[in-house]
Amino acid sequence: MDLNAITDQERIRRQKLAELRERGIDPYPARCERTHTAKQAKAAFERGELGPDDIVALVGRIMTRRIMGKASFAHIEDGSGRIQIHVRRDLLGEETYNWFFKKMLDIGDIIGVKGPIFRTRTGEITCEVREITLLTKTLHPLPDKWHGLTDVETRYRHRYVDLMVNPEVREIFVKRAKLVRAIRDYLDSEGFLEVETPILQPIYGGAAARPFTTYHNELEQELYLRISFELYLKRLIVGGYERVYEIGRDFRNEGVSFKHNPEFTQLEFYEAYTDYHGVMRRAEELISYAVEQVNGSLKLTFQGHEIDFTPPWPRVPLRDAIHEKTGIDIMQYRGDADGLRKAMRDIGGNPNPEAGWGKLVDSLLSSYVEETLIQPTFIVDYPVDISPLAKRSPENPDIAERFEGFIGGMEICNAFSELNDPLDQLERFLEQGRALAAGDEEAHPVDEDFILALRFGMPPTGGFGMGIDRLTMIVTDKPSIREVILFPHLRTKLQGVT
RNA sequence: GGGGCGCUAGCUCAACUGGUAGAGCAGCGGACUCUUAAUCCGCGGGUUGGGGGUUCGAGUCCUCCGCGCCUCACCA
Repeated sequence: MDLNAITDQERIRRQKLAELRERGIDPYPARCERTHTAKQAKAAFERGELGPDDIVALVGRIMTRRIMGKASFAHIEDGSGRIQIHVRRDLLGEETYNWFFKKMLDIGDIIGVKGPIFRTRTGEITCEVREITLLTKTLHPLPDKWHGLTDVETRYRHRYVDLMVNPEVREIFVKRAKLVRAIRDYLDSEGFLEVETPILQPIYGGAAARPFTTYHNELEQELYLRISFELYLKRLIVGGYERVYEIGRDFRNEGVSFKHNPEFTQLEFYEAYTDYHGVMRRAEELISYAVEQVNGSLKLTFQGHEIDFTPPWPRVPLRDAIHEKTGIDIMQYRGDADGLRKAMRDIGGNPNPEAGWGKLVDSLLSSYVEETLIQPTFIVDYPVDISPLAKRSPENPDIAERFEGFIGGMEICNAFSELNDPLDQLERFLEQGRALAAGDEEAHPVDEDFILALRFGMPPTGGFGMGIDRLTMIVTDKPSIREVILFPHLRTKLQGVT
């Protein structure tokens, strides 16, 4: 539990460190030799390119050992994988074998070996060690070679140990990188420009969330860590770029859960001269492309559910989705929050007494509908009052042209026909400002410069935001967002109690 | 923030209604030239998350605190 404690095992390793230095061996040499990775050496041998006279130089961490009197086996592991080494006394000499290899080296040490590659009687490709060099002495013992490290708290707090001994964890972040790469490939090939916008913002916006606050000393100014990129990316559309995107970190000062981390990775793209229908088509194309690139197939298993990403995905009006799950027709209570609250209580719900119609509708969605949306599904047409940056439906001014994409029972993305009417946008900001003043801490503050940008004219635009972490959860079949974030947020352990 | 569960050796886990804290791996010493969870013999290793309490006696019961997990609330 306490990895900082000096145990008897570490004390022994520190003694070895001193003994190595006494004998003139640098336990942390500056240079090393390598001709092949473990994987390359095995592949070259398989192809017949390495004969008994070809010497390879390998490096890696000692992961297992089977020590015997005059010849031993071990596995070393580098970034490409493991390879077995065979260490013989008659090839290395008495001192190197008995003292250096058997006494001074430990599991976890990083070494270099040189020698030819051969195949053992049991068929394993193995390096016959002629030279062995210490590259890094390890002082802390590794976790159990068989059970590995399973304690989630230790795995997250000391992720390097988790990665070291759990190759399947390393694989998660390889997949994550492939996913992000595929998203970039798609957007780049469609003519989107990747941009970077401020993380430190004087006014936060683009989402309903409480921000982290910080302070610039020289400017004597309070700043916020962004909760979304939206208002900056739309300024770029005003400026004349037709297709822009950003992949980066958002910060939201809210609770943590299996699908919430205080900082998380978001993709947002904005595309001029399209609407939310166009964005829906692009969203299913983008996501299915990225999933197929990572997964090799449009079908995968997430938490026991077979999920099929093949487009097109169903478009279900929010009104219908809620009606199907609850029997409540939200449009029947339009503008009648109290009536809707009563209907919610009638089906056993516990509606927020402060919430307006839109927020109640949203809570119906998250309480009754969201977890049932396993297959990729677009829920479309949301209440305007919880969509302050989305364009109104021409057919119904209470409804915004907005959709959210759900996969595996989680909201994955959120998009709309962007509101480009500056006066309507100002009115919605003011509405939000009143909510903020009334105590809704997640409402939008007014961004006057953004209104000015809209007054210069933003073309009809579709915008899209997606949680990369959640999509990674789906693709790697992980039940918690912490499994797909290398260093998830945990409370800091304090030294000394009370 | 509320509720529930958990925290024992470096790692993975035991320890019945309170009665001497154990095992496997890892480590240390020894044997062993095709092993791969190597095997065999022997040995050491603990402030049972922390403080306080009840008791002849606490890993176990009570209490406060810390951290984690689940859940509810919250959450575009």
